[in-house]
Amino acid sequence: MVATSRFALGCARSDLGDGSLPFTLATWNINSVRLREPLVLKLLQDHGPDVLCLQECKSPVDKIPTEAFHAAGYTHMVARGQKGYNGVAILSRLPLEDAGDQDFATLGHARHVAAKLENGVTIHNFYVPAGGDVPDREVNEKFGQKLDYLADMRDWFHSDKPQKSILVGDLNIAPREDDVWGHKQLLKVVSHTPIEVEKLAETQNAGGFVDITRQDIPEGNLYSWWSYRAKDWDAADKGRRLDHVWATPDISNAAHSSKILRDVRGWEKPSDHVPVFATFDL
DNA sequence: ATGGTGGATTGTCCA
Repeated sequence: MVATSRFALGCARSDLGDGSLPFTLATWNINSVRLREPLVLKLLQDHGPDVLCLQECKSPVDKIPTEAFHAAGYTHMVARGQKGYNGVAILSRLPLEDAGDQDFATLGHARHVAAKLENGVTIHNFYVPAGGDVPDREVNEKFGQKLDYLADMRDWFHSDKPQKSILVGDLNIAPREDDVWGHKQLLKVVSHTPIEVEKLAETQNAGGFVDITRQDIPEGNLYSWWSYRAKDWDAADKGRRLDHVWATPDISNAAHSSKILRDVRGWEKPSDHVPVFATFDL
């Protein structure tokens, strides 16, 4: 009944014949959802993810430009926001219910929101603190907050083991050597330091999460972010994979067709991050 | 080692 009604909505979804129904999800640090409303619309229209998780909306929830998203078929949204900084939103053309938020490290920032789809899958959308410039909590409070945030994530997923869950977002850490343009050059650069990589692994393991992007694309360099400060981001290609799609083992086998839309970095007035996609047959 | 760019806001703070 649910599948039939979804199909009748005409969202270009197709039954696989085995009772499973695919849905496509994307995560994108948009760096101001109001400034980049046209880019969000373009992504929705050109690529049609069923669910789009945004980070760094930099907008109170009531100022997110939902009208155009609704008109494009994305009639559902779960979001958290604040003025000027942070902010996370989940846009969807599938019904979803608000599943709450967490204020890890007690920062009072809008960095997490969860939503539950009708198929029982919970989606966690995260914007992990960037952590400042100096990778030493003694001299840089922001780095300590980043580590504390990850430790709280770890403890939360450890005490309340997630099931049928997808975790996406800008985790602000590139864990693998081939997730950065230069492993040795970045060992002391925030986002790729060993302590951060270790903390991220602890968080991932606490929830039992599978890295879906790397399940699908196990080999080769993968980036989802290129600094604004590079003169020619494309030619220099000094990227990092900061944006991730994870899933719990009970649904990780349903995932496929991951992709990172590098071209989006070349759109007019781009975000410094590009969307990461995955499809789940559930 | 340094500074480079971009967004929100309107002073700087953040990435």
